[in-house]
Amino acid sequence: MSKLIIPRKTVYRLSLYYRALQRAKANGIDTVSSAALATAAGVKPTQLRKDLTYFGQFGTRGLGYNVAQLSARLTDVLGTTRLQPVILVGAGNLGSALLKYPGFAKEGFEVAAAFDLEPSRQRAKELGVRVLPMTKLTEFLRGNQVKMAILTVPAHVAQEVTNNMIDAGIMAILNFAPIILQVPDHVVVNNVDLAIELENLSYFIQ
Amino acid sequence: MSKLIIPRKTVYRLSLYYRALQRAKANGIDTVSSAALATAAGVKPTQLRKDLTYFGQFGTRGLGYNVAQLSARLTDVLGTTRLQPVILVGAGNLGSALLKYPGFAKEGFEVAAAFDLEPSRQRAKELGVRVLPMTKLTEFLRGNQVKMAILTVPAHVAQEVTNNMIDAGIMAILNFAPIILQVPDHVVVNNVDLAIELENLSYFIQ
DNA sequence: CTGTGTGAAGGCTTTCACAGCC
DNA sequence: GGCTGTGAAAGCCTTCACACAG
Repeated sequence: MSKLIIPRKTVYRLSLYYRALQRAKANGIDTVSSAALATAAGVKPTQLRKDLTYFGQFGTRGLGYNVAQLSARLTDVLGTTRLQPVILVGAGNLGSALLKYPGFAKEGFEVAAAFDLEPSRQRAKELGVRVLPMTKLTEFLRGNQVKMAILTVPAHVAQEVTNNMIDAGIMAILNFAPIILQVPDHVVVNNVDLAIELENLSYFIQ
Repeated sequence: MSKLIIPRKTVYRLSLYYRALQRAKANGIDTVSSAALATAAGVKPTQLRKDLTYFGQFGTRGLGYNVAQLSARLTDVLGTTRLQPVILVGAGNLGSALLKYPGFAKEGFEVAAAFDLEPSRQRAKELGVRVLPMTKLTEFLRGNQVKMAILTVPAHVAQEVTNNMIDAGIMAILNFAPIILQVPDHVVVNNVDLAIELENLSYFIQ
């Protein structure tokens, strides 16, 4: 694997390109130009080309990119070649909705288990995932090789739950709690903050 | 209102600062240093100070910032002084969860109505919002002054629904569909793509 | 002639270093 | 002494311009 440093923003866009390629594939297209792919991903053609050069050359001049080949290389770079197990912590409204959301499985993520303060059999059946009590979190993480967590607990317990998860070996957190988590350097956090996104939009329509 | 151009990223961070200030206020703190506020918002102190200089001076040297005063100025800049009505389109799993999510109302956004292909009375009661059929979308937008929309429909209809909303006057869209929407310049889109966030995390733990 | 690959230029953001004020 | 405000420097990312391959 190439040890080249790929800029954060480029990595993010690689996922967009991958998505667009999947759609192209579904439509029976097997060659795309940087212009077409860039439009589908919402970026400029030069940027797409520059992004791709970070890890090699794939295009055929005068023609474009081979869809299958480029997607394969992208999954490889992104580390999504294999199924990645994930846990979800906090099965409230948002957490439950995410468990039912088909997008995760579709993109290669399997929710190994969900955790909640008050797990119920019925809930578990409804959601199609085992829902364990919060007290089993550490034990579960130690017993299974899960590195990623989706955090959908209330803000006031988010940091505490995070500390526990990190102690038990979690490396990456997708955080929906509206708070900035303090974590050590080896742990990655991506924040999704719905209220902030709305607030941000409201600024631009003033 | 100052017509200064504030960088996109700064605007985004202003929301983070605002959040942190609210927490400080709740804890009875009325003066914070840039260092403390920056930590709470997950940024560096110099960046916070630089961000604030885009629209004035607020701090007292040797002391810090007045919490109440700074929050007031931030709501003003962000345009969240008044309640901002929003519609939600697509009341599936994710859409329903968002309607029940207390974070929106808390931050000053009111969901004026939700739209779905198959609205039901019971659903509406459950969600505490009126759920109208998709066919009423245009009519509703024309009759009410709503500029912002949360889009939680399946990807394959997202662009079409978007076109309709824009025709009817929508100016800003918070898009959860995993697709890049093509919109005219005067319309702002913020994308929230859960699968991509996970994919992104998985890259960093390779 | 079409469309990729890429050094160089340009633009935007962050960080530094320190002057200024309480 | 402590902490803000800010020009200047550094770093990062995007865009341009054009060489080059099919």
